[in-house]
Amino acid sequence: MKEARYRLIYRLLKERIQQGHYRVGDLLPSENELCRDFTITRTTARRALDELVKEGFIERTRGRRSVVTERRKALGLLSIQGFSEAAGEGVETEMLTPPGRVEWPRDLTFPVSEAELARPCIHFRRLRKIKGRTVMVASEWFADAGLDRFLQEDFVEGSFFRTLSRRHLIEITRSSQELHAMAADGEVARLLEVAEGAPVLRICIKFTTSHPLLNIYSRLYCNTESYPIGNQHFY
Amino acid sequence: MKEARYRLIYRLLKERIQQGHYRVGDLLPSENELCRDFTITRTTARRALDELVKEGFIERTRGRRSVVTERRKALGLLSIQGFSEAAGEGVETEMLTPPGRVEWPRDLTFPVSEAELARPCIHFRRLRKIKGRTVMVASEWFADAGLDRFLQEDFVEGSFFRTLSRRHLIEITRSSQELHAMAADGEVARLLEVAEGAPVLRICIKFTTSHPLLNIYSRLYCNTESYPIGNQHFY
DNA sequence: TAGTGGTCTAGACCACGGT
DNA sequence: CCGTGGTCTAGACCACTAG
Repeated sequence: MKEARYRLIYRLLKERIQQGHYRVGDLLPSENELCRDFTITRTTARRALDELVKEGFIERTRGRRSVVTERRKALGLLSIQGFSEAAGEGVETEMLTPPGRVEWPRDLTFPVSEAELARPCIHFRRLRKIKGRTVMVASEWFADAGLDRFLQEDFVEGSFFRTLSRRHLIEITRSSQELHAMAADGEVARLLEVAEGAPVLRICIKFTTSHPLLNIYSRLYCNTESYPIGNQHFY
Repeated sequence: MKEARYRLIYRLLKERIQQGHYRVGDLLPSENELCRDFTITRTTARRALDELVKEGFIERTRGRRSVVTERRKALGLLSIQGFSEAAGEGVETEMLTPPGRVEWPRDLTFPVSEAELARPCIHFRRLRKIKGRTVMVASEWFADAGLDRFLQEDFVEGSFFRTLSRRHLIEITRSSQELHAMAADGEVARLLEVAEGAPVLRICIKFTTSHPLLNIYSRLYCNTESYPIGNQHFY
């Protein structure tokens, strides 16, 4: 089946945003400009833009052109309250174990496919801190799907997901989460600087992406004492 | 500003679904029938139906009419893994404190508006059990916005949200959550049948609804030992 | 006031589902 | 095969934003 016209325009604009031709706050071409440039009608142009709205890439208001927005908001992911908000101010991320190859772990909460297991496993681990206090230990595992230069270069703006989006045009398409309140064991207690047995929140996530071989398995341990985990949904 | 035509058709169809004229699995009128019935063009009919899709009321496939679906899937709420799935099998809800008026509690995690505080507060508390094991204590508070017969009648199919939807045409429009891993204190430990100090998950939620005066403040305490809390997102 | 996005009409062709 | 939903064209009027 042929790709729909609006789908093509949508993809094109999306890629330009992902690659940074349009940055957050920039204005997209107007509907009428898109009509001229691509020889389509406004209905089709609007359909493409509506798709971008639905996916959280842009926002639109009457009388003004479409504005590129920070996509995170649209993801509805759990995040540390006051983490991305207080960005820069006393917030830091420390790479504890840099990206490298490891054996696939036994239990990632979610089943790992044969195709993934057939490839090497890449792993890294980071600490998230607020005002010097460690509030999260984040571990990631995923199949080495041949991402170019992934192990050599730094993350785009320090963000793993932004790196996937900007550099590899890979987007998150789905996620499953599982939450456990549990007693901190030795290593987690040490890293989070809490007593052994203190209650911590474990979040296991499987991110499915637009790349068929790339699923990201995350395991987060959070000290929710001072900074709870939160999120918002819009229906 | 006048209500858009498609908005009106959308509301009408939505209400018919909410009121049970169309039930889960039923087929909606075709686009062409809607065009005739409401003297609109297909574009407008489609817009209304697309809105229903976006909100999770219906699903559409080429060649077939729109089908009414179970809306829960679209909500992306946290839920006990295997709770709604295993519905009926060893799953029960026990009303611990039936709906009644109480003083507004001091701290509901989210701020309560003056307009809400000016009205009486309704509260109820339930236990959720799986195979006889209590896995959640759920408390709800909300302003008495004059919901007709609310305090007199049972919940529709045992569900609070379904009662709001079917009987009062009130839908959830937004939710904010906050998660804490914490040590179970006296009463929570007793109700969840765990040792004092055992790690439990506390989830505080504010549900905003389509009724301007009705926000629902929930506080859930979960024993995640055997049944983790989980959810899924689609982007 | 000019340009923009939001809504709507009246057509058309196509791909898919069930009969 | 017919009816369905998915896509698209070529117009139109309106409400809003910004210069």
